[in-house]
Amino acid sequence: MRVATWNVNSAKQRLPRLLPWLDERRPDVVCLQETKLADEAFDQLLGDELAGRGYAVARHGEVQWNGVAILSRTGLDDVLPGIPGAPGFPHAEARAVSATCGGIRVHCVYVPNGRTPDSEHYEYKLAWLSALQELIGAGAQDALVCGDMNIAPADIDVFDPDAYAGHTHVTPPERAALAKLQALGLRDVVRDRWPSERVFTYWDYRAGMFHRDLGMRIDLVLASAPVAERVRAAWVDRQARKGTGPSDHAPVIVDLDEAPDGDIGPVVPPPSAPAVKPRSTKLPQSR
DNA sequence: ATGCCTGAAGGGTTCAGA
Repeated sequence: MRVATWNVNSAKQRLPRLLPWLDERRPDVVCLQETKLADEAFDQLLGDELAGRGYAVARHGEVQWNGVAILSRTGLDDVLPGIPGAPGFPHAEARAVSATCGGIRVHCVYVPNGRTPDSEHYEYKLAWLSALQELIGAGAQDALVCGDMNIAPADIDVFDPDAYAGHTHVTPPERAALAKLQALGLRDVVRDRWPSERVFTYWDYRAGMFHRDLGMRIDLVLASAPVAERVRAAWVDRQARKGTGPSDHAPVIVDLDEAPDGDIGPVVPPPSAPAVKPRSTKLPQSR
């Protein structure tokens, strides 16, 4: 089962990149952020193209900004748009949608930017993260939180920590909020796989930042322990950031093994087979 | 230019993004 998350920075503008990417990478579950489309417009623009590729869709959008969606061809049940009790700015924004896909509770999130640490928007970001944590904490054992967290978890996740000193995305309260979310038992599966590598998911459009690989890792896939144990590969699809008309974010792609059988008692492996499948040591290069 | 690019809405410019 292949899961991906991608901040597309306008599904409408990204259509010429999104559809070929779906055909090439063939993810089973896709979390999209910044679709920037109302639900009716999303259906009109993408409905047939996605249905033709076998995807069921849970979209939660608004006219101009934000907007999230989950695409799934492995089931899409119990769709929940938004987060109960989440604050607005001032009104509720379309920043989250969750659904159960192939037995996993999948949360697609677009965390508020925060703008500047002294702004009301920053307070909003922290309050929103608190509401997200409440939702996840009350949720399923098998869970994925995928999306644009707008937080770089550690200094290794920005090209130059000094360049971001005093800015959002790296402040201790933001990182503490992320840590509190992870304390529910969520693993950062890309960092787990690439513990000390330079891995970014976002590069500013300006000043040749992508070309110079000056970016941040702010798009995360967080997995509860039973899901994290199934991770076979976790990488950033930098190809999607190249070429004509890219988003400023690259997709994160995670491959999961099949879920172990849950209802038939202990699984006894056949004598000729290894009890545990050997872990591959080679993974697709993220760049 | 203290926002170097991109997108949205709406209108000939301004806001938002991280």
